[in-house]
Amino acid sequence: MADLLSFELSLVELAHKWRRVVDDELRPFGLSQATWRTLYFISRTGGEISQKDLAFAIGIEGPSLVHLLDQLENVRLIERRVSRTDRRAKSVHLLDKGSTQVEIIQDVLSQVRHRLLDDIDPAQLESCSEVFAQILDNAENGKPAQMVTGDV
Amino acid sequence: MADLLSFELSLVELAHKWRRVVDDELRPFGLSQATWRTLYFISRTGGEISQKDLAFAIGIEGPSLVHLLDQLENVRLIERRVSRTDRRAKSVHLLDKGSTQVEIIQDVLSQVRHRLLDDIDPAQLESCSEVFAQILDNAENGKPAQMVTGDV
DNA sequence: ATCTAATTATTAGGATTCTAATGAATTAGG
DNA sequence: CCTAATTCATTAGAATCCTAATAATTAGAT
Repeated sequence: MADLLSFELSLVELAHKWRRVVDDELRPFGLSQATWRTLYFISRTGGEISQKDLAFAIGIEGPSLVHLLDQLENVRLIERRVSRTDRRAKSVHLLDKGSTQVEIIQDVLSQVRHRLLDDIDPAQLESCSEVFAQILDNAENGKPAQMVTGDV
Repeated sequence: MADLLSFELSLVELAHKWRRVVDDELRPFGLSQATWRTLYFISRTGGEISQKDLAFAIGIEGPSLVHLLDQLENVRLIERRVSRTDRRAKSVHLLDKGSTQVEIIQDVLSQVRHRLLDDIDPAQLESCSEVFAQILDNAENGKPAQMVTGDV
């Protein structure tokens, strides 16, 4: 009955819940999950980033980003510019209206963070962040699953 | 430059990465993200659960579950049965082929867990789980965003 | 008993993301 | 140079998940 969820299930559940809380607060501003996340990451880059790098930062694939940028560009929140050094690449830039939205997003993210973390022991939080970094390192640099021996 | 991600971004990034690692290992078995997750949660319930409760356990909405169960039922991994006590409700049951798949899923989940957590200090992990529970509690039972005063 | 509320599963339609394939531009090797 | 391989963005199509609306059933209140 009192069956504890394993570590990764708690992790996924909490991440899901957190995103949901932020979504609910940003929806009244006309921002969907995908758009606020995209705008936020554009703002963190300081104005000169390729779509490829932006997609990686957000944690989505390149093609997934294309449609999101289309939407944001259509309502003049951002702008794509062809890179001066590489005509294949385009850089993504916030426009004025986009910067205003980013302020709202930062505000809500900060409010939610305080609401959810205020009564948590800072030392424990710090420890969590360490653990996250270690696990992520294991996931990215660990031995890749298991190799079947005997194959070329 | 050395710009630390805030807590929630690390959390979301790690959860995303973890799911991705498991997905990659289960894809060769013909299991997609949605189906392995659904099968796994069905197996955890011990055989008598309504779709409503199952959706809640998985962390998705009721309608999202309908199509997943359709797929799993079509290939005879699970079965829906009308509840004997409530003809509105249906209970979800694993079939033999489904149980075999669940063993594979449990195996992979366990392998990945060991690979990602083996070198993490158990005390720190324990502390993480505590923090997760506290934050989740704040998210669910905390004051709901902020109320604008003056409205009825 | 019957009428209204609430609950369960479903359908419909849209949003978000993925993989695979394509087109344009760049880089590398002979 | 010139061809081959690579890289960046895009298109196409499918998978996953959402909200809103609907149909059937149950529960509660006269």
